[in-house]
Amino acid sequence: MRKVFLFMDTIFNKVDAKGRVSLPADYRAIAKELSTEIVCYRSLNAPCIEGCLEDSLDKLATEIENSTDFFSETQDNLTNLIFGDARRFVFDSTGRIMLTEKLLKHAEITDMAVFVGKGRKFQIWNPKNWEKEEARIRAEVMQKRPVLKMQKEQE
Amino acid sequence: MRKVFLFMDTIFNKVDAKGRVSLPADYRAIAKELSTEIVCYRSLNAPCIEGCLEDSLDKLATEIENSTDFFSETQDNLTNLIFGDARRFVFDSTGRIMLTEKLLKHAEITDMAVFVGKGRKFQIWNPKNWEKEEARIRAEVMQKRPVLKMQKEQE
DNA sequence: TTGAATCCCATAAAATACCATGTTATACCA
DNA sequence: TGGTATAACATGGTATTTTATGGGATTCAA
Repeated sequence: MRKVFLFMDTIFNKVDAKGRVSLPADYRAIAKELSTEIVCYRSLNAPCIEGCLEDSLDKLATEIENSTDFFSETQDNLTNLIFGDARRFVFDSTGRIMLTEKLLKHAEITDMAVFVGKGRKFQIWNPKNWEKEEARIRAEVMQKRPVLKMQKEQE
Repeated sequence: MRKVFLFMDTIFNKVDAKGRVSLPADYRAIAKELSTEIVCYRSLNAPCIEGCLEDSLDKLATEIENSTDFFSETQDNLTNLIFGDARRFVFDSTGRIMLTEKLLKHAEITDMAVFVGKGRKFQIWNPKNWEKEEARIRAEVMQKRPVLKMQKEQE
C-alpha cells in the first residue's frame, strides 16, 4: 500500500482515430488503489487538458456546500465552469480512456498526447505546445530564482 | 460501486413533442445507486431549471431547522420558494423524465435542453441561453482570477 | 370519451469491454 | 555484471453493450 499519491513524470502516448489514449500505468495504479476515478476538464489557464482524482472534486464540492458563502455568485459561477466541464474518464481493461472532441480541440491534440505530472493533478498537452510551455516555464523560474533563494534564507 | 456523487459535464438532449427528455445516463446512475429521486425546481438566480437529489433538499431542510438563523426572513422566503416549487421527477425505463410547462417556460426551453453539472446540483438550460451564460461566466472568472489565485495560494 | 401521462418496444449510433500482438521494461539467475 | 526469462505495457482491431430517441399501446382521470 502506498503512502503518497502523486502524478509525476512526462509520458508520451498515442491518440488513435477514436480518440483513445492509454492513461500512464502509474496514474491508473493511483486511481485503482484509492478506488476513485479520473476526472478531466479544460484547463482555465492554458491550452491543455487537466486531470485529477474524483476525490479532489468531491472535496471541492463539500467545501462549497459547507461554505458560509453558500449563495455567493462567484462560487455559483465557478461550480458551473468546473463541474460543467469536468467528466469522469473510466479506463477500460487495457488502461485506455476516450477523450472527447471538446477536450482534444481545446488542447489542440490530434495524434499524440503528453501527460505531465503536477502532483495532485496532471495535464495533457499537445507535444509541440508542451515543448514551448516547458521552455517558457523554465525561463521564468530561472529569472525568479534569486527571489526564491532570498525567501528561503529568511525562513 | 462509486464513492462520490457529482453531477458533471454538459450534455445536450432533445426535448420531444410530449415534453420528454432523457436524463443523462450518469445522472441516472447516481440516483439509482443512492436509491433516491431527482428533484427539479425553477432556479432563483437564472432562467434555468435546477435539479438535485431529494437527499440534498432533505439536508437543506435539516440545516435550516438547526440553524441559529431559524427565524431569518430571508431563509424563510428561500425555503418557501424552493420547497414550494420543487417536485420529484421519476425517470421511466428508458431514462426519460417529463418536464412541466412551468419549468420549460421559466427556462425558455422548446426542443433542446442542456444539462450542466454543478457538483451536488445540476442545471437545465435552453442551449442558446447557456451559450451566452457560459461566455459571461468565463469572462467574469477570468477577470477575477487574480483574486482567486491569491486565495488559493494562501491555503 | 377525450386528453394527458406513463409504459413498452424498436432502432441507430455511440461508447465501452474484450482479445491479440509487438515492444519495452523488469526480475531473476549464472 | 551480463544475459535471459518473464511480466507489463501501449496499441490496433473487433465484439458487445449502452444510450438517446421515435413511435405506439395502455392506463388514468376529468
